[in-house]
Amino acid sequence: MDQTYGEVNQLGGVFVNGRPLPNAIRLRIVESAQLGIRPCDISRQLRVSHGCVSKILARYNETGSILPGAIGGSKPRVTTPTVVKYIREYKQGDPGIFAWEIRDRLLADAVCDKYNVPSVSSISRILRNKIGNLSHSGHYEASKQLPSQPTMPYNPIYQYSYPNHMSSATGKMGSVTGVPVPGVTGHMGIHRTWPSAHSVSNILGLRSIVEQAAAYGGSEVSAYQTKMEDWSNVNRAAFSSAQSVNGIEKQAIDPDLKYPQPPSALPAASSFVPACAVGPYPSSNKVPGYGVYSGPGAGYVTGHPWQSQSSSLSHSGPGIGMHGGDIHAPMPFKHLAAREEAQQSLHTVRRSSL
DNA sequence: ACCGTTACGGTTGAT
DNA sequence: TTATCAACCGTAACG
Repeated sequence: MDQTYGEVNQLGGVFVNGRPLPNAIRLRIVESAQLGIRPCDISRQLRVSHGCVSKILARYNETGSILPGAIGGSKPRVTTPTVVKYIREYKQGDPGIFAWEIRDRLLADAVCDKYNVPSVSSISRILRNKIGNLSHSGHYEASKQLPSQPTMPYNPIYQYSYPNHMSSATGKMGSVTGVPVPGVTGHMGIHRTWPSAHSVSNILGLRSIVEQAAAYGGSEVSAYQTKMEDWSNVNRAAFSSAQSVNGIEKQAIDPDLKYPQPPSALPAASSFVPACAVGPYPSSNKVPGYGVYSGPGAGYVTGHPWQSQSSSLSHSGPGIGMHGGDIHAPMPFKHLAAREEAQQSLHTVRRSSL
């Protein structure tokens, strides 16, 4: 809980240990780089460590996304219900089958690929623990899983392919699944929407992207399921918009909840956000602590730049252009901030100008 | 002076 | 419900 306020780094910038920088800042980092500003200058201007600037730019160059990776959660298990189901079938069909043979069959039948096929020991364990005794319980319904292509590329960066549950909600990976390229593809999904070159303009023009995303709504999105982080909603919202998908449905909404203080703001936002912004979900459960950046408004920001920045990004409106300077100006608005955030998020999306 | 890399302490979220 | 674990985070420091 306390985290709310964050810490100050050597450059005087505010950050929350363990949490991603707000998208607004991430965006500015990328924008600045595109404008030809050197990383070291960006670092100073935005008061973000150069290591972080370096990382964000590197990621952007590589993936075209400014978004942080998916935090938390568990890696999808290789022994998904579908896999177990197949193993069970193989075993039933040939009680004397060896684990290594099962492994080969899983590969041969494309139930798994070389990246996610269970180890022989895992198969043995499954046989022993799950299949040995249960003649066949249906408790696993593989159903949800992808039938043929369970493969799930676990995309390190933006999404996890969840074995089943999330999927249910969306087709999510399903489609993606096929993807041979594990890491990238998945997340790239959306990003792909971005201009290949990753030009800033696009970035700036986020809205386009966003909109697209939105447009794609679920479809494309499926691929892009990022998990967003809370505050993310703010900016991310924009990006992710589409995303709500991810399962995120958790309610997207709530995210905003995060704003401890200005509950008021929420409504609007939330309502709005719903689908999109929210996508990310998140916090829902833990709302409590929430404060972190998320809402910049949240307090965390208090005094901090985030909002200002974000706002700038998000909506040029305020007059806050994006000037490094502003950024750090201490702006005390809490509520406002919060509220703004909310709005911003929205605006972010729409903001047309830079 | 710049920047890529990484140890560290931290948060998150699925299991 | 709580604990565990593995993912990611940004900073700070090293080279």
